[in-house]
This record gives sequence, structure tokens and C-alpha cells, in this order.
Amino acid sequence: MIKLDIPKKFYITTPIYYLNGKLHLGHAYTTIVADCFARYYRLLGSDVFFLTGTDEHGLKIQHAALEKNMSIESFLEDIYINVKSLWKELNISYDYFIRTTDKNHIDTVTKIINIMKNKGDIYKGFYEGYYCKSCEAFYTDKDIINNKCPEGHDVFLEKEEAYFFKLNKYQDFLLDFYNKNPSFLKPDKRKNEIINFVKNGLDDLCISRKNVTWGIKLPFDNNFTIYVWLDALFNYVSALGYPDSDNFKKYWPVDFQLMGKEIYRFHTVYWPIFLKSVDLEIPKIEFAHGWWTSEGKKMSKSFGNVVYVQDYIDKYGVDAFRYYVLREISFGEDGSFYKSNFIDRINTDLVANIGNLVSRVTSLAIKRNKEEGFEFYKDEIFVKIVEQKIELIHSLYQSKELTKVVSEIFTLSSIANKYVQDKEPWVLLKENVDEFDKVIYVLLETIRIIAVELSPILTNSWKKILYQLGIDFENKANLKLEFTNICSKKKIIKGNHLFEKIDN
RNA sequence: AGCGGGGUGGGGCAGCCUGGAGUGCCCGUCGGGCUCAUAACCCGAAGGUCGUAGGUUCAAAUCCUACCCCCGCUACCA
Repeated sequence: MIKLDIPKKFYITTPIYYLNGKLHLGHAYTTIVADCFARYYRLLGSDVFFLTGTDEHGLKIQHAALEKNMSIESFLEDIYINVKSLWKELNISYDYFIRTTDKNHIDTVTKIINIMKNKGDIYKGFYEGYYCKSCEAFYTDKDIINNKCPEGHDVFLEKEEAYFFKLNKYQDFLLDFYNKNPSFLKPDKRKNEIINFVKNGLDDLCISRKNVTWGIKLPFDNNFTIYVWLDALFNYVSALGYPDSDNFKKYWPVDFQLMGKEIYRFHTVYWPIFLKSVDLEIPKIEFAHGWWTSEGKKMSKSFGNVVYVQDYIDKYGVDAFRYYVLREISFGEDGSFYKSNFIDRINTDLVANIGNLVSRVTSLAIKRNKEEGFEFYKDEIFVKIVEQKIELIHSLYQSKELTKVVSEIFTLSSIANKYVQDKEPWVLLKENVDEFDKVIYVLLETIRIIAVELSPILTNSWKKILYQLGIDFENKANLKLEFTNICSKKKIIKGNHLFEKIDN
């Protein structure tokens, strides 16, 4: 009997995506990873809340809409529909989709910033920077080359009134917080980067924009728009219905926040400080994953190496795509998308390992021609190995070692393949049918476990596996992660191949 | 420039924090086995002075120092 420690609730988020163009591999990757965790904890019976959404304020949105000659509203509506449909195709099981233009979100941010103001964390001062009249934006030193902005316009050093947040006041608090919560900054390799940054001293943060009109107004001074990051970060709070809703009481704080490394600092420096300022609990884990390159190079249209998610889904199916991105990159590291690797992964892991296992075992089972199905049998030694794998996979989920989770599931499948080889059931079928029945039962139940373990990853195929085992996959009782008698007396149904080999 | 990460058999990666025989995984190559299965599955082998040079230690891929090469970050870019 195995025991997994299961969190009562699990609140997981992706960033809200800021889109002035199309979704790319990175967005899909973050969201698939989050979905995989959400599905796993749901499977265990945790009360899961999985949030994603879109960030819809800011100057770039304003400009992008203008360029397309569209109203901001209809520009955003297009993006929203686009994102939702891709998430649907990728089988993303989010519980809520937030848009920062939602009234509820705007109200929340307004409320929050008033609290900060009342606490004395916001003051009025002067912002100095290089201003570009054409872009209507301030730039920092590093953006400026020969007194030109990145777009090539002339810039001028300007000074204007602005509101600031007292970041500096919280510097010591933050360092102390990192110290007391060693699992907050994940993976470990990012820890020092952030700590050093904070130790070098935090300047107060300008949280108002005069030149940006598309955003939330500062409630105490309507001439200004709130800095988009302050706006955006609080989506995680407003999505739950802060402050009085049942959801907020039930799910806050966030258990696991996922993001690309480029926005890690915002989530690990500003964000906890903002929360402290308004006396809210700080999330448990901020996890930055790496970036994808393609064919060993940075993705770009001129190289012609851009990975279009939709193409892969259309050609090879969602499961293959989800599997590849979860398996290929070492979670937290950068990784490279190689088409040839993609094909190899599908052919060796999905087709030859799992697909073939299911195929050979169901074939053997059917050859026995047993209408009434197979009796429960437990091979103690082998089952022990299977149960240890279940526990290992669980602990890997807990420690957020996702790539290892995936590879261990396939190791389990390899172990089952080896069991077939060692027991030679095709011989037993002729010489010892009692033993044959036992071996097959062990294999059927192991395959059931593998299918359940795969359910957060291969969101379609796992159902096909259970169907072939004669098991109702919609009945949650059949999805136990332990060696059980669920497979006993089930009629095996020979189905099509789970995955087709890709020729190349 | 500063800070951080990386350099491991032909390719792609783990391992390094908490030293213990180059350990492991996937692909590829070679040999064998099996015939239930999607030319799939199982076993075995070849192949690495673990970026370079020093140091600590009985013992270093792992700890320390210097250097070389690659890549990130350096804040209000949302």
C-alpha cells in the first residue's frame, strides 16, 4: 500500500500573456507545463485552481492596434479569441481565464493601489529619463544609441512628475524573506542572481505613466495611468475575487507560479514587496523555466526556424507535441527544438515503447480468448517496483522536476516491456495458461497505472489505453495510482495503434 | 566591466550542492537473443585523459585558483 502526500489545494498560474503579435512556442510551453501540474494534482484529488489569461494594457497594445488600424477593443478581442482557441487545441484545462481589462480586475487594482497609498508606500516625485516624442515613451540608458531611441528617433533628457513606490523600504524584508523561504526562488540556480540584485540596492519604482493612456487610472490622480506591471501582477489576486470571495479564501496564496526567465525579476522582487505592502501572503514558489531555441539557433523568421505550434498539432497531434516539449527540455534549463529529435521522440518513446507495449499485451490477452477477463493477481516483487516508481514520480512532481517525471513514466514502461520478455507469455500460453493469466494481469494493471500517470501529459491517448483495457476512464475510481484489482474481469478490446510511426 | 549559468563518449542530456573506480539516460554504431508486438521488444559490446592549467585530498567530473570558449542578466523594456 502506498501513501502519497497530497496537498489539499493547489493554486497554479501562468503569466498573463502580453500579446501584440501571435502566440509562440514559449507561451505554449509555459501553459502546457502548468496544465500538466494542474492535471496531476487534480488526479490526486487536490482542489486545483489553474489560472491563465492575457495582459491587455500598455503602450505597445495601443501602438499595435493603431498599426493595424483597429480599435483597441477589437484588436484585443481578436487576440483573446486566438489564445483561447489555441489553448483549447492544446487541451489546456485552465479554471479561469483573466483579462486585465475585466472590470473586476480594474476595481481590484484600484483598491490595491489605494491601500498602498494609505500605507504611505507611494509618494510623488520626479522621473528623469530619455523621452522620445514619436514613441511617446521614456527609454533607459541602455536603449539609447547616439541619442536615438530603438526606433531611431531623437530623444531628449526630460524630467516629469511621477508617483513612486517605496521599494527600498522593503529591501531588508525581502532578503529576510528569501532566507526564511528557501523554496521560493526556483530553480536554485536563479537564486543568487536575484539575491545579488536585491543586495545591490533597490531604487524606488516609478509606478505611474503620463504618456500611456490605455490602462488603469491612478485613483488619486487621474492624470496618470498605473504602471502596467503593477496592474498585471495583481491579476493573480483579482482572478480569485479578492478580497471576500470564497475562492480567495480557499486558494490564496499561490502555490506555484510559472514563467519564462525574462520576467522572473518582476515576480521575485516587485511582486512579493507589493504583496507585503498590502498585507497579503506571498506565493510559495516562483519558478523560471528556460527558453527554446530551434535547430540550435535563436528562432527567427530570417533563419526560417520558427516553430509554429499549430503546424505540429495539425500534423502530429496534441499528445505528440505536449510530450515532446515536456520531455525534451530539462525543466528550468534552456532547450532546443529539433525537428529530427521530435520525430525520434515520437518514434522511440511513444510508438516503440508505450504504443508497442499496449499493442503486444492486448494482443496476447486476446489470444487467450477469455470472455470473462483475467483474475486479479499480484506478483509481489514486480509490483513493489511499480509502486516505488509511483512514489518516485510523485516526489518528482512535488520537487518540480518535471522532465524526470516524464522520463520515469517511460522507464516504467520499459520495465513492463522487460517483464514481458522475461516471462515469455507466448510460451506460457501454450504450456502453462494459469501462469500466463497471472503474468497478463500484472501487465494489464501496470499498463493501467502507466495510462493514469500519462493522463496529465498525453491528454487524449491515455483514454484510448484505458478503453482498450476495458476500463471506464470517466469513472474516477478507476484512476487510482496503486496496484489494484481494477483490471480484473475486464474484456480487452483490441484497438488501433495508439501512435503512428513518423516516416522520415 | 560586474554578476550568474554552461563547456561530460559521434549527437543530445543528467550527475556536481552533500568528493569515493567515468556512474546514468535517450539517439546513433556493432554483435547476439526473442517472435507476443507498430522492422517493434530484450541482452551485450565498442566509444569519453568529464574545456585548459594548477591546487586541496588517501581519493576530484564533483571542492579551490587562474585562464580559454559559449550564453544570459545588469531594473522600470509591460
